[in-house]
Amino acid sequence: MATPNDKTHVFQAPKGTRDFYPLELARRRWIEDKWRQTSIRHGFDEIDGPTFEHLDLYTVKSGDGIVSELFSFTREGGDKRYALRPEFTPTLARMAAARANSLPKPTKWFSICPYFRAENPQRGRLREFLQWNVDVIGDDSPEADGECIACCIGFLESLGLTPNDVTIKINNRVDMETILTASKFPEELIEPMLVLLDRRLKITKEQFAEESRKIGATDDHINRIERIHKLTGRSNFLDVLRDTVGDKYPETRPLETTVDFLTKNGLWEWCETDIDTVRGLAYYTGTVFEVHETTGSERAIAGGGRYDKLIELFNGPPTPAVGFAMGDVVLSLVLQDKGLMPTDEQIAQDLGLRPDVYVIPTTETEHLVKTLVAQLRREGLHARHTYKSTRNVGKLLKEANNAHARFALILESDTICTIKDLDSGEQEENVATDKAVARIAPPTTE
RNA sequence: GCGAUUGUAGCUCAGUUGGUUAGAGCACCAGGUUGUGAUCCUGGGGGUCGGGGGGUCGAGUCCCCUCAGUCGCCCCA
Repeated sequence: MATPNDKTHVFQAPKGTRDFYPLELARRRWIEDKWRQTSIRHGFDEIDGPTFEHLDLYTVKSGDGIVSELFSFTREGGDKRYALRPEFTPTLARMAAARANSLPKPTKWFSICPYFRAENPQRGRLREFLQWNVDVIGDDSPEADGECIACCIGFLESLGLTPNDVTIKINNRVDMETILTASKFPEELIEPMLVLLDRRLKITKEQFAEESRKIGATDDHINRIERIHKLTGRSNFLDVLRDTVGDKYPETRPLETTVDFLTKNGLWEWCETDIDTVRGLAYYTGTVFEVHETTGSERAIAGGGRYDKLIELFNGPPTPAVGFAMGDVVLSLVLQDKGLMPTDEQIAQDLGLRPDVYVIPTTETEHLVKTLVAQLRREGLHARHTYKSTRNVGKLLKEANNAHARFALILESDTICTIKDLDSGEQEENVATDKAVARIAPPTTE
């Protein structure tokens, strides 16, 4: 059974996966921490679901075509088909549907978990990645849309990104439908046209016209689309909307209300309306938005929108919902591009990973080290000591420094030590070792 | 699913038209000097050259297959 090639599977990580050594894992934890802190600050509660689901959960929404994009499997000897989760929304919809009657309105949930997709890896895309999901369930107001976007902006800002670095491109499918209807598009043409609009900038004008004809659009329709695009290039999308639609602009003014919410909260400088942001997914029903790096050199950092019919699809009561997802892969690339990934020392500081004290022995005191470290640990301190055999103080201080320790404790004798603050370089000699804990300030995790 | 390109130590890389026992820097371990994050000196471990096959007197080097990385196409929840 074993072929020679099986050997390579043993020694290499599967395609599109990552090994996280301590430094890489610290960077990942740092991002997760920022996601979590931001979500909590914005009033969201953390949830999680199973890492794998019944395969049907994904085909219900996306059709059988999705299966080739999934890692799906059956238990040996079993019939049921499962799939590693490729996204969170179906799980969220299932969970929301199951408790629909007891959930407060709105319900605000976030999650941070790994996802799996059987695609070929390339820049910004892996087969296993982390995603942050943020959703507001049971609130159909455009303010809820704005609240999601605000949370997203709050995160970007906490990383040191500015509106010069990233842009939130916002659109609304209801408004788009209004425009298309006013442009004399028949109802059955609207949905395919929206999907096509999402690809408009990625294909040539001729291809766009050809694809449009394929779905049944006339030259008149295509010309109208072109005219709308020319207008949006020069002026505010909302003005164009009013000009194009006139009196037929709906009372609810969905896009305008979301824009107002963000403007009132001082967040509009991060955003722009964008007629080409439609998102390929059919299930979006209202607001849609994407976060892009401003030069467009990377894939979308995040994307989301309103999906008011989805929870019904999972046998819940009619429940409006809006949310977005952000992956760690593109985000990390953008942070690196911008030089905003903090140093390892800063990360250790932010995550509370810095040792409080690094114990350095001399030849005479080395037999005391492990006992002292054990005592310090019992006191609640993060204490480390060298495992090297050298007693060269310079080398050991360097080791303490590489570990990002806050203090070095040089054990001079049975009872006396020197305590050196490795951040300031100041040191205090002739300290009674049993008083050392008091000299070392409690850990500052903030 | 398709295409381009790459693969030599943990990392970054050298390795001549195919020719002894495959190298360097950094990192790691150890020893020494100066008791303070430094500098310097010495030594060491670590490679089946991604894997398999072919051909050759002889392959890290040439040929085929395969795995993986990178980039792109398709797709992108």
